[in-house]
Amino acid sequence: MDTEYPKNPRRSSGRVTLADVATLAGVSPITVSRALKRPDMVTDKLRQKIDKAVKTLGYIPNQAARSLVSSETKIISVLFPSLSNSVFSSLLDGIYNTLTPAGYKMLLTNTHYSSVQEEELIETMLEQNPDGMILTGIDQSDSARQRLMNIGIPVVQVMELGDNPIDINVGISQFDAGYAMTEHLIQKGHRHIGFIGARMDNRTQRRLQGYRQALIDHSLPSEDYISTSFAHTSFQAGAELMVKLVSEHNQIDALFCSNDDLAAGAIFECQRRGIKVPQQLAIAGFNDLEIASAISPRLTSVAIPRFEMGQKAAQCLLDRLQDKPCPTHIDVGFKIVPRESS
Amino acid sequence: MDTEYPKNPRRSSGRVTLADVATLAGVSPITVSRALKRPDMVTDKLRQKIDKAVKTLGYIPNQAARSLVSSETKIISVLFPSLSNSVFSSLLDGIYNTLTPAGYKMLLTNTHYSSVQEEELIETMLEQNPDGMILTGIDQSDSARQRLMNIGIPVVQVMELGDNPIDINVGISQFDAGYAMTEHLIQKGHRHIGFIGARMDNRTQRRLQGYRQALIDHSLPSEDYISTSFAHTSFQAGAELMVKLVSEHNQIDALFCSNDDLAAGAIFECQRRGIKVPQQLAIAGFNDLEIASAISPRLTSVAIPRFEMGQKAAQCLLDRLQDKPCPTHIDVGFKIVPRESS
DNA sequence: CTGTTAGCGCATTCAG
DNA sequence: CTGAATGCGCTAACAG
Repeated sequence: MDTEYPKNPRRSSGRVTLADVATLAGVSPITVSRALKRPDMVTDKLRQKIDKAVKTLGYIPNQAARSLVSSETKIISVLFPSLSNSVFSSLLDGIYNTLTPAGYKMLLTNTHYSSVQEEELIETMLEQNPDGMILTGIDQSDSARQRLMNIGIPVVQVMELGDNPIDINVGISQFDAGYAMTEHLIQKGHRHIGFIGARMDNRTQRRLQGYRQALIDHSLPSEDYISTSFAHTSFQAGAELMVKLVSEHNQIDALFCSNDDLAAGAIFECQRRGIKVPQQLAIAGFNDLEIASAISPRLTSVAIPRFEMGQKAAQCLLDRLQDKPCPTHIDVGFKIVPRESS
Repeated sequence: MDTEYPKNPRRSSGRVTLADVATLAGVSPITVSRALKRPDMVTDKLRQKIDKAVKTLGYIPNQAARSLVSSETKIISVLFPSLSNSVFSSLLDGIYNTLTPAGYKMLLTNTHYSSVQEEELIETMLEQNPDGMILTGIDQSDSARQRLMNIGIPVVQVMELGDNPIDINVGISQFDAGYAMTEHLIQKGHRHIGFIGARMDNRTQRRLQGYRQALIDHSLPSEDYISTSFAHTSFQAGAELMVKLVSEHNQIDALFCSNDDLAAGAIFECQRRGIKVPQQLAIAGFNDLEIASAISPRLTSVAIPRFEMGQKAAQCLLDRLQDKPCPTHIDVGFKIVPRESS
């Protein structure tokens, strides 16, 4: 009785395969494949037998094998600088809700605002053979840009518009938005307008540049009232930066905060210190998060259609994947929302 | 001149493969494979040639092919009920930051608080052959539970502890936490304690049950001062529910909100209406988000180690994948954080 | 409508 | 230390 049956030549994963289903249903594997993918290509009778076999065995298709054949993965990889910033939550929601009905899955990664980490993550992601990629901002490293352009999958850069997109670009001009909010404060009659910012990533920097330019264009002092920190954004940071700036320059009558968290933190601190907003100090934020319309006093902010931006980014990717026409440059716009705080 | 060379028999993806690298480097594919995975198994000289060829060609390993062979994907799928709720952002951060250094990627999905959607998503995710799975809460459908137990991959249920876990369970008792906060308010001398809740998902329901039980145990009215809504949680909802409840029962002297967003919304509205917190109305939240310690007055809340919970969930998964010992039941605990609002 | 053949890209045998 | 053969699970192409 020699071992004619191989010892264990099969490195099988132990999972139920198409072949197992085929055996049980008494058909060939390809028929099972067809019954699952294009049911109308198979007789009712066979299809029922197959469906039954699938259920009995608890068969689950193996996407890796499919991808290997089709070189399609139905995976989109999404690279965000932070997973806990609510600005990105809405974006993510828009992306997810668009991708999922189309049968795509989302591989999400966190670059921690580092273009070095981003570059590494792009490499790792490419090993997954994603059908497309969504990146945040326009400041990827040169080699990452190059890499992506060579690969040939659709890529969306989202949040901010630039002159030299990798492929598709969906966002707004952060500079213009910073400029517009500053002008709003000027029009409200303020002449000593401060700026506080945390994290100071590239987008925040460009908001700051917009602020500076607006002040210059209106012949107002543009460098005196700026207080920034590389610490991460928080209510706490908003409170601290506000206190610092106002105590150093008590003539400041308005404060442009680089986002709503800082602004809300500043307002909370003003309440504690009895500083009247906006009578003694006008305060404006950025992003128009839900808190802006809820806080008391309600916060003037820059509204950006974050959810829609996510949807559009994802939709462009999908269009491109189906060879549908799709613009490569979408300005989703922003809006100054004046409220009680300014 | 007959077409001896096949028309296009090769369905190649066009991507650079291991074989291409091998040809250029003048070695066999397996040597390239080894040079990449276990560099020490290959001569320096060959390795250098190979590395060079990899760079020249821009070779990217194909994870689908690897997975097919190894039946390992290095993918963990994570199912959350919401992507925009900041409670889950911290969880996600903890999970991501633990998985990534270990070489795992994260496939993230949104169940929208629906166990039907969750069940479908679990099926879809299983097609990806994830090495492990992280689910939110303990209320999966029976068939989903069954499915997961049969598959045999490690599964973590996170956020809340239950009696009958699928596999690993990391969280707290929502009931106990609701009970504890209610007792805190009682100890502060309040006798007419209201409860407002939105979304009313299972975890919120169990907090409410804790609230009820605490009132019963202290012989206080437990059904009169409850106002809930199935709308999603928001500052706005907090304001509305508070107004409704207080106007219907003006004897209410304390309000337990099912989360911090509702509580903050209630506080903002109190500020608008000149209701003094906590003198006229004490307010407590749940989750201890950053806003709790920032808002004025600072908000009493229930602190849960969300980030650590994510880390632990992910770590258990990793341990299990490496056959390391790992507890299957981890109570991460909660803490009442008394602040100015109560 | 169904089956046969072959190959996607890689890594695990087992030899040399 | 390196290579040849083989198969992971599935589906496109081409019969029948």
